[in-house]
Amino acid sequence: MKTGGNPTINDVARLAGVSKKTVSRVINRSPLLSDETRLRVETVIGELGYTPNPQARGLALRRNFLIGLIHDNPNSQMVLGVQQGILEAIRETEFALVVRPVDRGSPAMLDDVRHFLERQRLFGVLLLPPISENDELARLCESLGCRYVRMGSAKLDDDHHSVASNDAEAVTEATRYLIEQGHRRIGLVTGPHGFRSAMERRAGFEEALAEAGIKLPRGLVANGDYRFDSGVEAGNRLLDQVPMPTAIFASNDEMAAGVLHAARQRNLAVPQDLSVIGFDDTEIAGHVWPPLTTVRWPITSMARSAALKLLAGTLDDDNGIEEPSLFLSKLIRRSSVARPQPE
Amino acid sequence: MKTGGNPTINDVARLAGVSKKTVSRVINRSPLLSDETRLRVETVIGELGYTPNPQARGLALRRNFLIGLIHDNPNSQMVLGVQQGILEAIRETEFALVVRPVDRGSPAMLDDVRHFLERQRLFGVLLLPPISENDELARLCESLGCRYVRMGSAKLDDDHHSVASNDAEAVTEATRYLIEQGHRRIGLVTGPHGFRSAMERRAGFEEALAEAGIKLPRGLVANGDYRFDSGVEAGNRLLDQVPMPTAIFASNDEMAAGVLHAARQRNLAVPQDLSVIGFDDTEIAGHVWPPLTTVRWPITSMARSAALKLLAGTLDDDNGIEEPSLFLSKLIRRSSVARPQPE
DNA sequence: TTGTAGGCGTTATCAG
DNA sequence: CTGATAACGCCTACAA
Repeated sequence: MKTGGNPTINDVARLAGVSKKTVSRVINRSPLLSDETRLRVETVIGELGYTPNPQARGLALRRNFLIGLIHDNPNSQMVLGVQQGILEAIRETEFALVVRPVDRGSPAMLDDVRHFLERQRLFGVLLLPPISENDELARLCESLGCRYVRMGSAKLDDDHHSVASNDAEAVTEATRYLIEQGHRRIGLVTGPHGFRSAMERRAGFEEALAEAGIKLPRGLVANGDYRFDSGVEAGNRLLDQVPMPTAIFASNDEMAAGVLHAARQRNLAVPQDLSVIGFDDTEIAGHVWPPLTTVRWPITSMARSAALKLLAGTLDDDNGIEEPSLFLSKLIRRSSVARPQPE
Repeated sequence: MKTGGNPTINDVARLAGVSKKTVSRVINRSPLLSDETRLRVETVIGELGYTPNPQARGLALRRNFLIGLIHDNPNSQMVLGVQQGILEAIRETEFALVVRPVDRGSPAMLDDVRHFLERQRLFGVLLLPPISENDELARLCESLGCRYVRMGSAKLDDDHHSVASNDAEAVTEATRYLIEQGHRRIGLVTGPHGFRSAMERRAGFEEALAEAGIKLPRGLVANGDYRFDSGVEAGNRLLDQVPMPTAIFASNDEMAAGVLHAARQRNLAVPQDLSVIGFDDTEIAGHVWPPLTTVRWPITSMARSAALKLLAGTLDDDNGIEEPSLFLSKLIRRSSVARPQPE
């Protein structure tokens, strides 16, 4: 073993008294090898602490063992949950995860991604919402020969390229719950214009109202942008209505927290005076007062599946093709919902 | 240009009518090149959309262009802030960031990291607190020939290998603020045992009390573990004391939110009945009620510096060596602190 | 079952 | 200033 550098396949071959190719066969678990040789080589590998060089391996195989996560930081917990899911999928493999936040707003976004993809030659990328909703981005990946899987609030692509949650249905369920509790004047805080998730959640909300034959007056819809401040603002607009809504569904937890804030500022008690439901079940949901009833979607499992899907066909024990494409969310009932006060 | 693959240096060389080496010189900005040749080659590069293959490059240079982030998810916002800082540092370089969460509790942690490092042959790694406080981990990196920079709440290593905030001083300042407001019975919610940051913050707290000649009774110290629930619990223990503390410093925001929760459950108004200060200035600080006075440390800048330090000597315009090693935190005053009620 | 020759795309050496 | 030639560490084809 040379000092200063890691041992190479040559070192192993020499010490084991075999050719490089034989060592290569051992590494790649080739079936045509005598047990004796294999054992001998494996022993040397163990003694040397040899690990194949991924760069050389990648070069020879004309492949890359990096998978990318492209996101536009929708919210840090979500990003980290996704990272965790991906890492569960690639654990024990030779793949590594490289992260790449981008700026959705920037006109240079596509060029940035192109640059990144061309430079790093990733095996493939995972696209997080909301940037995953960008069809141009997906086409760009495709044209660059980079595999991709998109995560989303609804099916964004064919099953090989997407993994989705059922936001609309989940919100319908959440809203039904409000209705069952006796609420009739229910406000909606939407997500930002143009976001698929925002559309889905709104559609789910309206669906439940329609089922129950409840009309949704204009004044009970307030636009938000998924950020806390917009939740406060939307909450204020909604609570200014006369009569006031008895319940509000906010399209994510941060905005729901903002609604709580607005209610608090008016000395409205939640849930006595106002019921609130959020979406995402991020950490904040459990930490605000009162703990927020919300919709949880299985972000980590989704990400794991997305990663396995991306890797389909490349892993030893391969279930990638079988990975589900739809994941169900569920309502988490905490303390921010109650029956409305009798009028 | 061959179809199906990216153009290579050979394609460029052939089309430009020069040798591979010359192209290589252009790529690497060698000074000894005629402007004419350079221009011709650059034109072809542009036409072809050629980008050097990082794997081949890494192989030839016996280097790797990946830097790793090893963390034990202390809190998702912090991790994302760090990722952002690192990315600012490596933007426009050929480096990429690979993330690697580890499990601090697991006995296999060091082996996992060793495995990861041996396998990926990273250029270097950034170590986040609290895992960065583990000296064995640093030694492991060193022994594997992997550069590292540790981030921490206090200087953890020499200036080439560490970047720190001044937690102790920042907490002293925060506590002084409480004292200036007239508080004398101030409770402390500590961080988990054995964490450097927890020690620093506690020390800073005690320092301010000592300065003011205030004694800290046993009953006014409650142990937490940086998680929300432990904050609720610690808050309850503290608020059970007679006389009750008029202010509480919690060693991070999550626990401070927990204290708010506990106060809320007892119908104590913050800040009228109880003042609260947190630490970190994570998102939650601004989203709870009332908005939390807290200590903000410049996590993103720290991470950027840490990354530049790691890269010191490898970048074109190199300021890595000059990167600061100490970063100052500051008190963010919001609404969770007021003067105590007259008795 | 194993080895040899050659190539993956890049850079270093050293001669022109 | 430029270009052969030989690495870098691994893999595929083809032989043996």
